Amino acid sequence: MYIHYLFTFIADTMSIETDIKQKKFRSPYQRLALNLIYTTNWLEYKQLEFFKGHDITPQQYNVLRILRGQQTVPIKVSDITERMLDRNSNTSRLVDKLLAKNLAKRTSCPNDRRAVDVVITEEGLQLLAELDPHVDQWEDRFNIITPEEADLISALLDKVREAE
Amino acid sequence: MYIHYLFTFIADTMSIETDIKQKKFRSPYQRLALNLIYTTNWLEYKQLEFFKGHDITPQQYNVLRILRGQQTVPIKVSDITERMLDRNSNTSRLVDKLLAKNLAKRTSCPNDRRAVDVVITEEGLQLLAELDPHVDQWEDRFNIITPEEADLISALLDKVREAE
DNA sequence: GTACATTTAATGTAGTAACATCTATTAGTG
DNA sequence: CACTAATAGATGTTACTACATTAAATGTAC
Repeated sequence: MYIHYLFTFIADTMSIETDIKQKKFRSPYQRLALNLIYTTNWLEYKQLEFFKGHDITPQQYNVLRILRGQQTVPIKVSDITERMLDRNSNTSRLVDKLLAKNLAKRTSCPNDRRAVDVVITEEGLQLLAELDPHVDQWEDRFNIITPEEADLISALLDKVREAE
Repeated sequence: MYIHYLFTFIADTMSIETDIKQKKFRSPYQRLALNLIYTTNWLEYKQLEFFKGHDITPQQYNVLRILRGQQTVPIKVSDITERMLDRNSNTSRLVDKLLAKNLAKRTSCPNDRRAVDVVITEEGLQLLAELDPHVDQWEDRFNIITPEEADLISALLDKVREAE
């Protein structure tokens, strides 16, 4: 629970208005909705280009990160889905892709024979280690704004999702 | 060019941390990057569900809105692409879909015979008019935050994209 | 004006997403 | 326990995305 006092300089060039050539928005909320979609598409496109050079897709990377977060503890396919940024992906087939590249391995779960346990391999860990510095740099592209501003946006986005 | 003083209450439940079950982030920028992608996926999923009931996709709707914005002035396919939220879509085939539904019409451009002019039809305008109140309501789901907060996020997102 | 490069939109293709269905296993109920 | 419902994950199908290629028209350099 925090209180934020912000003093922020905002440039009025290259705004969402000029980017999508829409002069006027019905409300700040409309502008925000379109800006969120536009900015995230922009972000995901850059992400796609970045990962393409490493023979991996953003979703596959997302799964690998989840697996690494588990350390050596196996995780069920359905639990991977729950933690993904894009939960509409078919996790089953995503794991297939990682298996084919020897980045993950799959064992049947002893407690529940319907479930399948997934663990990251040494090779998967190596790939992530290799990517880490570049991903950090990629994420820190946002440092044009202050850490406090970044946290404020995060908190407001949380609030928006929570409202449902 | 504006100065913002903000006083904001932030709830600490149902944050991105609990949503994707990641306890800790490397930096506020990492949290923001993941939160943007997660929130926009959430938003787009809801959008998809909404439009599904009206036999139209979010991208098709986006094109229709651009066409309406032109009033009766025709617009080239390439100019539609420039104004789209997701510029990776194949605008040519999107316009095909609108044509098939009689929501838009296509005429060859007199100045440049390579180009194709697109205009919205009466039927397209009617569909948009029908959707307008629902879309407004959909966008205003964000009114859990203040208009000033919405504008602040928009401005910060603009700043982030501008930095490149 | 001819030759070559560029632009505009359409189309071909591979991979993926969205959604439904299927099989195997477990949970719940009488 | 038998029976039905629910769950986990795999798989089939359709549509769409991302990307490359093509075809036609225009621009540009000589």
